[in-house]
Amino acid sequence: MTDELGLRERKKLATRQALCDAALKLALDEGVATLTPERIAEEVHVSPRTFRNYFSSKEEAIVAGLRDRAHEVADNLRRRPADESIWDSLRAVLLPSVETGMPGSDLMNLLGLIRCHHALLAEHLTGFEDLSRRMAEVIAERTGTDVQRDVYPRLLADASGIALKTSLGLWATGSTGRSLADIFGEALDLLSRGLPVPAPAHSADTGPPAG
Amino acid sequence: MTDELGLRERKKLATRQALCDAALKLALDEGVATLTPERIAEEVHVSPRTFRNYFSSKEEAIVAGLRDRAHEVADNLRRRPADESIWDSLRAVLLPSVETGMPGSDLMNLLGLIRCHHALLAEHLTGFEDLSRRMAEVIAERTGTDVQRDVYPRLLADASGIALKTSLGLWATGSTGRSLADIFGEALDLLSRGLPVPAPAHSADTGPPAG
DNA sequence: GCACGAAGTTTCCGGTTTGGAAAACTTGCA
DNA sequence: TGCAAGTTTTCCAAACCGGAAACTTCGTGC
Repeated sequence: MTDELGLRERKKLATRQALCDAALKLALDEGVATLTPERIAEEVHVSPRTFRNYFSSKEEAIVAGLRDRAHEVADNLRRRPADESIWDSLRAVLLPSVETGMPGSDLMNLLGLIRCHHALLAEHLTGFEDLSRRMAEVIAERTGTDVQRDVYPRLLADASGIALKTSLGLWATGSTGRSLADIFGEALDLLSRGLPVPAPAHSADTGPPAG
Repeated sequence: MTDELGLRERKKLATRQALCDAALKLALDEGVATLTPERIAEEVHVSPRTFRNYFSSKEEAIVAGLRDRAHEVADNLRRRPADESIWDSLRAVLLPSVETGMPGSDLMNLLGLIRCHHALLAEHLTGFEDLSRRMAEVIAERTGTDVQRDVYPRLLADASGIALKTSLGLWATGSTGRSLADIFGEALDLLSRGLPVPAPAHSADTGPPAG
């Protein structure tokens, strides 16, 4: 697939990738506040103006790696077998989208940064919005519903988006000790069962039954 | 309650309110692109620097009205009767939060603006994030779960947030002809039933049953 | 291979935005 | 009234932004 691209396209893609890799690396290493577009450009040996040709802010560059996967996720969903349950398809497609492409520790640190920086959070959330929009179209195709008129495809797309977002948020706090896959599995399961109120003894150690 | 605030606090609140009212009004009347912080400040008869003491961008000011309700919504949820089903509480609390405080036509126009402007969308989405965070705490209290360890309260908070967001999005396109309350009711209903795949004939006029 | 058009990068630069610092002003209280 | 605390304003320097033109690199037809 990439072999069909000319040298020019490949270089452009490589520059973009190098910029967002550098942005992420520098943000993790040196913090977001002190990071400047100039610093990122310098790291990649391009001019600051070139950075601004690709990204309109450092925040956009930092989360671009996560964000760009919205395309692939929707495409992958479209390629799932038509007779598979939609929940199984979502499960199969969403989790790999974040588990690949970045070391888990980097992902956790990035989520920590996102939580603390308004501009990063805003950029991150528009990424989820983008993801939802694309998924809604595929879900509508798969289920014979209409994105323009029916609640269902938008709602399921958003629901699976929050399953991922919520799981990432809980996992990144590190207070559960559970794997991302485990948490995400539970989230999808809860959603597909209508979010039943958990039994009081659900959490094992939050307190013994009162005398 | 507000009587307990001193004149100083009341004036500050009034200035903030005047700024975000003006920002919204000007954005709706004259568009977002040409709107400047200077213009907003001028409308309220304060200096541009004062505007920037309250809001860090025009976008923040424009959606501040919607955003500020996150506090009240969480408070209102906390005040619902303890024996009410959580879904009923959510239904009772979320819808009024958007239906009051702004003419419906203004709300629809604002949502139209938000859809078209990346920065506005980003700001709007952080508002929902804020709402979810507050609601998760109350939900955890109500259901005896733990925000730090359990998936449930975060997921239900996010789920009711997207019920609202999705409903607003679908309603604002105007392509359904349905009321916001109607759409929102269906969204909550779908979520509480586990998002069952709708029957093929769900939409009345998307096509006759194939022969 | 070479030359030319297309596309990407860089330099230059002026307009805009941003937020710190301190002065000026307002409020709350004795 | 006089003072302390808080808010608004003026001033301003640094950072950011993106248009325009020069320059470099790539793709293609000869």
